[in-house]
Amino acid sequence: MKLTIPLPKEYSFEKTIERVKEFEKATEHEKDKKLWRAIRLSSRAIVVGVCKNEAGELEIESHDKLSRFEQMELKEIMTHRWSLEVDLTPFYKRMAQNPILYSTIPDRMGFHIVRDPDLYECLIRTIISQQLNLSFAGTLIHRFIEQFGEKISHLDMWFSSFPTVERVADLNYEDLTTLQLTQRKAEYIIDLSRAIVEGKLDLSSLQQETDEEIMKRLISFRGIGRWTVECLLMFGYGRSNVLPAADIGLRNALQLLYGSDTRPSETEVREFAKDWSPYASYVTFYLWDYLTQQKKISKVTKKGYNER
DNA sequence: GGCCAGGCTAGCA
DNA sequence: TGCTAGCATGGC
Repeated sequence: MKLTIPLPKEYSFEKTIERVKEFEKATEHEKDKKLWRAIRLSSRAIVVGVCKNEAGELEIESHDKLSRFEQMELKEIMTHRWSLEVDLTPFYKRMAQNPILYSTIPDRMGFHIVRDPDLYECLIRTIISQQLNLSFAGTLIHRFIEQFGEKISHLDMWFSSFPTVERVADLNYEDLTTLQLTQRKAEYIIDLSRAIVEGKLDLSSLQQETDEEIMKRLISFRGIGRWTVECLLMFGYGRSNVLPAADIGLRNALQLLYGSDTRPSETEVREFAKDWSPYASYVTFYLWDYLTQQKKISKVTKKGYNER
């Protein structure tokens, strides 16, 4: 069955899915001009495909019939995932005042942040990604989902939903270290899942808190540092003014963009970012994307040079 | 072969 | 309170 949601103005679906196709190869599969993945509703996991239809709306197709309640829930999850409530116009106006930053915008007009469908998934993905290059992190996430997720068949393909917190809470550390997660990350992931199951940690109850309060509450758990909360704020809670000032990718991007000899420190990043508020999440996201694109270009250039 | 990844913790001064 | 070695492995 199909649902549709209108896209906001300044929304480029094409540019927005590019990044998903690149970084979420493990969970997203393209078929019949739609991007498919498993999504967990409160009642069950389903397989969902999305595309932009001829009317310019987001079209969502589910592998199975959905109840009225499930339809509402799915629309809410998709609105959040694809940042459909975000109007980028004021962000672009602000960026126009900074020519260097603005140089990254024209190639990314309408490019929106793609968030995780749920907070637990976001937390675990972020912990797995700590201190790893994104490509290896993607491999580990893929193994984790394949191993412990629920399998659903659709369009002659198998999809795995993100593992439930109950399932993960029941695992042994060894179940994760065999996937090549480190002993410590295995402990973080399983201990946090147990804390959630036992009611010691309730991610959704923090929804109405301020960024600072969420930071204070979550950072007290083992395995969750500043960076992890910042990612959770951006990709889980959907906060628009997050600055992961110590993030290596953001610092590399600023170094490259400003043509600096050295990588800016966390303090210097805060100096760069003093006029980014209240759009720091978007500036960060655009700079991350700028960095990946530039890396790709330099790789192609090097390859061409070597082949000559 | 060595250094670096969209970090975090424990242990030490 | 602030600093840093160690974690672990793929990619370049």
